[in-house]
Amino acid sequence: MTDNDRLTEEKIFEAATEVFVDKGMDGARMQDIAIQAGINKSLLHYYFRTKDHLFNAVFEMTCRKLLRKFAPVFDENLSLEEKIRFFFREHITFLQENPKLPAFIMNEINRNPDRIKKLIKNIDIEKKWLELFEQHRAELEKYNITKESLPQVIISFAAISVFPFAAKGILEVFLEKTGTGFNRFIEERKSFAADFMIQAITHNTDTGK
Amino acid sequence: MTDNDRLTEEKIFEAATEVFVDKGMDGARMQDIAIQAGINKSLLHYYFRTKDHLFNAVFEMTCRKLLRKFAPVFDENLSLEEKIRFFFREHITFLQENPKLPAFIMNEINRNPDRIKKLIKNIDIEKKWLELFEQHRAELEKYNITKESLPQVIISFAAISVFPFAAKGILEVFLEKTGTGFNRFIEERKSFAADFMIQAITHNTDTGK
DNA sequence: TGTATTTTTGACCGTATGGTTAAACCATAT
DNA sequence: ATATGGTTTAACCATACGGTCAAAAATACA
Repeated sequence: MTDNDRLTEEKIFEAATEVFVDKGMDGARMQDIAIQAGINKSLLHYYFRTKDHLFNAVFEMTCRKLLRKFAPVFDENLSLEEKIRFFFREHITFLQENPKLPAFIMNEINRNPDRIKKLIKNIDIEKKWLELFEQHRAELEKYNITKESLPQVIISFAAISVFPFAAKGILEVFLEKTGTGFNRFIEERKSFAADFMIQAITHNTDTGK
Repeated sequence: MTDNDRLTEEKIFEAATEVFVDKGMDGARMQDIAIQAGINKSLLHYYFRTKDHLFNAVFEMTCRKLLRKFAPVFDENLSLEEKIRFFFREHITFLQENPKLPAFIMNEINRNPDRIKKLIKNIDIEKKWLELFEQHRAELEKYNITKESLPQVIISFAAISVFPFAAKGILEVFLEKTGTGFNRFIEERKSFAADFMIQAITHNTDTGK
């Protein structure tokens, strides 16, 4: 009973995730989610009262899933360079398996910024960044990266990794024309991005601020 | 007549752009566009037959507006480094004035990839990139950037510039916590991005492929 | 001024959609 | 076997939405 119960709830949740990620909150239809889950539309309302409730549940879970992938960068005991290679390899591989997540999350956040604020509120990012800074203080100082410029650097890392997926629809067209397919581009990006960004910071000593 | 005619059509177009960029195709309501334009809903259908027609017109114009901003990179007669500084300064300034464009365009393209294909089909990107490559062959070869890795490099440039706006909703929350506001972050990014990326490529000589 | 043409409006239509409700179904406990 | 409780369904509701249409208003033309 509770067993079957959990099963249907999961079935609904998975179907909803698929449809929402694909169509977005506004484009998704409760009917489509029901069909996708192989159940009656009323059941959606039985388990998750409204479309909003269902969406919020899906959105929250999806955000957590993506944010969690950033954790090792802060936790693992690796050198800066190792962390960078680790980050791009793991993060891009994750996005390969979930290519639509970035566009979905970004879009919904821009559509309704308040939603994310509640989610992130609990994460003390300032503390995490400071920890990261202390962990690699020696290396970072050598590369002239200050506490002030750290956000610029970190966001650049995210950009290099996430952007190709967020802009997938455009890049596919461009890349097709150059002979490289999107998949091969991404595969090559794992190491390219790491090399590129390591170069960007390791020779960054002559940039006064 | 034709004068007033053009006026209402423009009024509609501007209102539609605002609403579509803000809410997306699915989230936008014809009624809202009419109100925004200060006219009757039927007039929308008189000038642009359907919501699809209106959206396509808006979307196409918006894409052109953004793509046009990339042109100087290919045309202007500047050194590579000058081009890079020029690109980030101009491009980020443009996005400052139109911060919602990246998210809008990316989202709609991912939602309906065929739309962009018709738009880009005419642009011979392969040729443009080759031209760019030839223009700066000496510098690029010195930096070990090949025809094959050029897409990786160019897309990285786009990422560094566009991503902060696409992810604005998230970054605002993070940046608020670190004391820097989004606006200041962007202002600083114009020069940071240029410095950062120039470093990334100019010392890129030891990366075998 | 009167007539034809174009622009603008308000009322209306059919349908899609999120949501409700009452009844059917089904497992379990007595 | 049957009463009880949660689960699932079909039928239904109200509303929102894109779109149409005929008439009014404005404009051009004679």
